[in-house]
Amino acid sequence: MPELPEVETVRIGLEKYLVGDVFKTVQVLREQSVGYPSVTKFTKGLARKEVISVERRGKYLLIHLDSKAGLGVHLRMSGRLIVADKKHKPAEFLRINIKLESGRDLRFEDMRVFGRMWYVPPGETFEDIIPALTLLGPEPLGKDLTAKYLLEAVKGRKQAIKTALLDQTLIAGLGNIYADEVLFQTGIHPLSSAGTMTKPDAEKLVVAIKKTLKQAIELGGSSLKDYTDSQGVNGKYQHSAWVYGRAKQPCRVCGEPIERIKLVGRSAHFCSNCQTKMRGRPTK
DNA sequence: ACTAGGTCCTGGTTGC
DNA sequence: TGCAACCAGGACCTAG
Repeated sequence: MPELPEVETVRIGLEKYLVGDVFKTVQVLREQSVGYPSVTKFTKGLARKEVISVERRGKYLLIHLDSKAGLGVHLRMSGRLIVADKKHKPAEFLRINIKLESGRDLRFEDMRVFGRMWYVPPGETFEDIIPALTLLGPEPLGKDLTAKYLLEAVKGRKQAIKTALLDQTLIAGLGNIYADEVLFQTGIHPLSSAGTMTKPDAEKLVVAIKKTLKQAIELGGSSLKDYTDSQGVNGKYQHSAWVYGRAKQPCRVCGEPIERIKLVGRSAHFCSNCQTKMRGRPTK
């Protein structure tokens, strides 16, 4: 799914193309795509609301509406949020469609139906409706993510560093692609026990995280399969990935083949020649 | 208190 | 070619 850079790219697009428009009518084609409340209340609540601003927290989009209402969105694995006008290709896997007063549509397309939209009624906060927001770790591009914080946060953790980086309560917004990319850039093996991190490791990781996410945002994110921005355009980061999706291909630094393993149910890509740091006590 | 694993879904790709 | 197994950007829930 969209990770932080992809969600941020969508946010930028919505800021540009959606703010100021008004939700006219809402059509729910898949009930499961509505996270809160009932389909009827969702539909009625959103109708005639104007879009005021679009915020991002981790991988969540927080769309602020008039009357202090809101629309929360998580794209999960295959979700897309597209402001579509007549020249756009037909919707694929359309789950929720919101007709806009401008005549365009705000489409929530989501093949795998893992994504969710939550209506936040006036008087309630996004945190009230989406409790997971309150548990999120610091924004990686903000000043709260420091080496000191990271070192403290992984202290005593025996899990693999890759697993820790995917934990949204540790850092909000990293996913499978960028966790692999960041570990490669710091020379850290993904199976290294998180708690063995040293201060220099933490400093390098923080630098790599911020640098990689910024670069990915500039490239419009990564499109592996489903992801597009709010205009339906693919991202470009995947072409410059160091390790993600490059199993068996030569490492861009040393030429050795990139390895791919399973780690807590996810794929992990790395170069065992370049990524040797912090291996002290790799888990499993 | 942590952590690994199953689960939610669908469709594209791979391999026999 | 046909079909089954495997794979996919995430995160919640449960059980150990």
